[in-house]
Amino acid sequence: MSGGKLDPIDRHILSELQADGRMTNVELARRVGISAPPCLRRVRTLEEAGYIRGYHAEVDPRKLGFEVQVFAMVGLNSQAESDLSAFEQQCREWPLVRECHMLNGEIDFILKCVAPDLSTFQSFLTGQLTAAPNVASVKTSLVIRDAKNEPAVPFEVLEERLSRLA
Amino acid sequence: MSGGKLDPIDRHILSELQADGRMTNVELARRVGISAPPCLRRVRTLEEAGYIRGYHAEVDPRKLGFEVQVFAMVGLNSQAESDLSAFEQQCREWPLVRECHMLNGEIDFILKCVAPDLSTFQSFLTGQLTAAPNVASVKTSLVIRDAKNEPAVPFEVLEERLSRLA
DNA sequence: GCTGAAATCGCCTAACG
DNA sequence: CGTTAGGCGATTTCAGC
Repeated sequence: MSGGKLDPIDRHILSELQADGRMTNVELARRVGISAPPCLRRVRTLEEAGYIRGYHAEVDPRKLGFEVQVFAMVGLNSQAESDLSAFEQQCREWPLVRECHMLNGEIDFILKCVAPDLSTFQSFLTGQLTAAPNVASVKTSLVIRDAKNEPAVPFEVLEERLSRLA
Repeated sequence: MSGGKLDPIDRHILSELQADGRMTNVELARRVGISAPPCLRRVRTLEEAGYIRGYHAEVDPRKLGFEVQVFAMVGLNSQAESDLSAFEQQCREWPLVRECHMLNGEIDFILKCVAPDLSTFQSFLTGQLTAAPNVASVKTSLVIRDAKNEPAVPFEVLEERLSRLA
């Protein structure tokens, strides 16, 4: 692996695969302007270097009966590293918790949760989350609707920034 | 399209493709226990029915220079539908805003943002977000670390729930 | 070193039972 | 849903820049 630097073709590949992860290699090669074999080699290199963490189908949670989405702001009693880690580990084991981010400021963690319905979430909230060791406070907010939901990396920003340095 | 109900094989397909969106159809067919052609037909049906919204490579933002991740809690002055829509539209146009969710309670929106560095985010915050029409208050929290980041649907919960109803 | 061309292998994807 | 079968893509090999 070279010094970890990407050329414009590599960034183009990442951008295309982020938008359509099932694109065939020949189509990808055509779009980025090289032939298939070197394109495939670049993709493998990007995967091995960790630029690409994986490929996933985007599944609609509502269609599968997960009607409820909730953000939970969690404060802990102790912020000792071992206590933070313990809480994080607990979150990884809770299937209703899909994201757990440690924050600065007064809130210690923000959790994105899903559930089939409100009562399922409520019973998780009172029986598991609030009752967990070291949890001092939990504030929850129901998601009314998603105006934007694109976790993807904004390559437009990256390219603009690079062109400014050139 | 039939009544929109999924059988266990369909759910298995969704679960596998969510975990590995680039799996070949023959491998997928092998895993769910049917032959390739009907498997492909099911996948196409699931795509057309909206169960699968798309396929995406998961790209590491940090490796691409997006070192900063921030949650912003936004309150608006007016909650009239036209004003909510206008703000949502603005968020869709801001590339640094990757998610925008409308919430109940005192906070109106939560935004997940990324940026190459703090100063880029600060200038977005003061120059764009806080300055946008109808924005009354913005509270931000930096993400220190991600303990869990799996937007995926928890099929384990779904299966357990279905088996309980059976 | 890299890319591209050719060839092989395996998969995709119709058509049919 | 499975089987068959033809065409296309994936992937290795090898030559050229």
